[in-house]
Formats: sequence, C-alpha cells, structure tokens
Amino acid sequence: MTKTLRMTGELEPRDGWSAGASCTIAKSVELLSTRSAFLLMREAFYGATRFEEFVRRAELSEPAASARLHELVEHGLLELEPYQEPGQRTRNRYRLTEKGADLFPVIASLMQWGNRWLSDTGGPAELVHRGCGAVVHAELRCEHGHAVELADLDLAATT
Amino acid sequence: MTKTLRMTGELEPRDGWSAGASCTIAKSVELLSTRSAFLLMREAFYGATRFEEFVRRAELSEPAASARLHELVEHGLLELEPYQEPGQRTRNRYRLTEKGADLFPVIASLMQWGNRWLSDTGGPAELVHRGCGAVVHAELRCEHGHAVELADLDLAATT
DNA sequence: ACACTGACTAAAGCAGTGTGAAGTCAGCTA
DNA sequence: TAGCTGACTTCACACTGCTTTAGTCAGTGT
Repeated sequence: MTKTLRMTGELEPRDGWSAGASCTIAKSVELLSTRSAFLLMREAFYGATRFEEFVRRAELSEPAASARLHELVEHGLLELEPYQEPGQRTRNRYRLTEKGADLFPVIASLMQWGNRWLSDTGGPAELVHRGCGAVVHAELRCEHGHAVELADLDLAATT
Repeated sequence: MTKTLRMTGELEPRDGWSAGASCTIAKSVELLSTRSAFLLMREAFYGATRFEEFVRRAELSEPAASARLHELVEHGLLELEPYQEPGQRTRNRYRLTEKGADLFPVIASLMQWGNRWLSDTGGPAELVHRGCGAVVHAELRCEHGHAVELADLDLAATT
C-alpha cells in the first residue's frame, strides 16, 4: 500500500520520512554539496580523465582536486584506471562509472536551468541530439509517456 | 554557426568556455552548493512555506535556515509574501517563484539518482503522475521527442 | 498587564573546504 | 645520469557553513 501526498499542497503527515537518514535527496546532497565535486563531475562528463585536466578545467587547486577526486572514487562515481599512451609512462585515468554516469540528468538539468535563468544569452553551450541535431532538455515524464508538470505530481511513500 | 563537441569524447578546443565566469553550471552551483540551500529547496517543493516548517523539516538550525532563506530570496528562487491565518497575526511565507519552481527537475533527478544508487529499497518515496498514477522519472529528450542517452549527446557552443 | 508563540538575530566556536607554496616520486627522454 | 613532466602530497593558513546558546520583538489570547 502506498500513501500519496500532493506536492506543494498542504503539509500532510510527511514530517517523518522527508527528514532523517532515509531521505535519498539528503544523502545525494552530502556527496555533491561541495562546489568542487560538482565541477569535477561536470568535467568528467565533458570528457576529462587526467588529473591535470581536471585541475585546469575545473579551475581548482591541486589539493582540492586531489581530495575530491579521491572522495568521488571512494563513493563509486569515478574509477581509477591505469593506461599508457605510446611513448609515455603508465598513468591513472579517472573514468565515470555507471553510477557516476547516471548522474548526468542532474548536471544536465542544472545546466538547462542556468542557461535559462542565469544568462542573458541562453548560456555558452547547449546539448543537442547527435542523431537529429535537435536541442535536448531534461524533463519529467511518467511511465505512460506523459510529460508531467510540477502541479501534477504526487509523492508516493514506498512503505 | 555552432560548433559541436562530442560528449565524453576527446577534449577538443573547449578549454575556453567551460571554465570561467560564463559557465552556467558553475553559476548554478554557486547558489546550490550548500547542503542547506538544497534541503530548503526540497522542502519548498514538498510544500513548506513557514520559517518554522523549513527549520523543522530540513533539520537545520535557525541561523542556518535564516541565512540561507535570505539568500534564496535574494537570488529570486523564493519570495516573501505576507499572509494571515484567521485569529493569527500576519506572518511571512516563503513561496517558490517561477525561477525557483523551474529547479524542480534538478531536485527530481537527484532524488531519482539517490533512490537508485543510495538506497537498498529504492528510497522512501517516489514521484507519481496524478493523472494516471504511473511513476515519474527525469529524462533527457530532444525537441523531436527522442529519448537521448549520454553517448548520443553533442555539446553545441552558442556563439 | 502578562505570558506565549513564531520568527527571527547575535555571538562564539568548531569543522570542513578552499588557497598558495613547496616538496616528492616515477618513469620517460636527452 | 640528469632533467623534465605529470601526478600527486604536505603544510600553513583563510574563509565559510553550521551548531549551540541566548537573546529580541511583534502581535494574540487570557
């Protein structure tokens, strides 16, 4: 049995579960609430793999990048992989894991929001679908394929 | 003319614009990179409007909530609105602005990610479409209606 | 007139996140 | 063998975010 609660409506008896250790939003935020973690994930999506790339492109200091990259590896968003370019010594490379890659909708929707609200010009870049060239945006859709607005959402507790 | 760049591919000449002041992801992160800001926005979506509600349900201290709510108002994600319940004095209420409400996909996709990766049980709650009762999830879709995977994305600079 | 409640603010202090400067270390390349 | 580069680490320090504790203040209800 599931109990539902209307979003943005009056505050029904949901006090219990939104708070506390079980809220997965809260847990997610713990991992990503630092500026540097977010910026590093952004660069990972943009294709950065080497330490030096992360440092330069996320514009972080080396100690900050190092600490945060370790944390992201530890939490399984990135993984360390040795590799060797011809004529170079072996190095480590940071690659997105499936768990890390699955965060992309978060980054993409944040980018979309930033482009819309924090830029006069619509932002410096946008995502396009390689297949057809059309602009890509993040949206909420139910399993029956309906696009869903905030006002049409219920929150169902999975008891 | 737009230049495109393959996501997660090799690092083409994108060094310039991802970094620096123009990146809207970076700007967005400045607003939301604190734990408390995220938690307060979550509660705003869940329907909190009063100061005391935000404090209790986001489990923040009053000073932290106060400081962050001011910041969110200042940045236009929430707005202060006086109201009066019968038999009560007038109070202020924090409401989502359009700008704030438009952040919902970010919160929703974070929740979805957390439910998938940080919980054994699939999380304590999920979003459902009021119309049909089906589970709602965040996804990337192009303007032609195609669901888009990370591997099928290009990043187009808006020059 | 007084207590009460909701909505804050002020001050003190700790922990975490960030910086710059400098040092380490491995393994090419000259 | 010596130098160079990429990938770090260590240190000292500043700043921020958050917490606890202790108020303030406005209006209601008694």
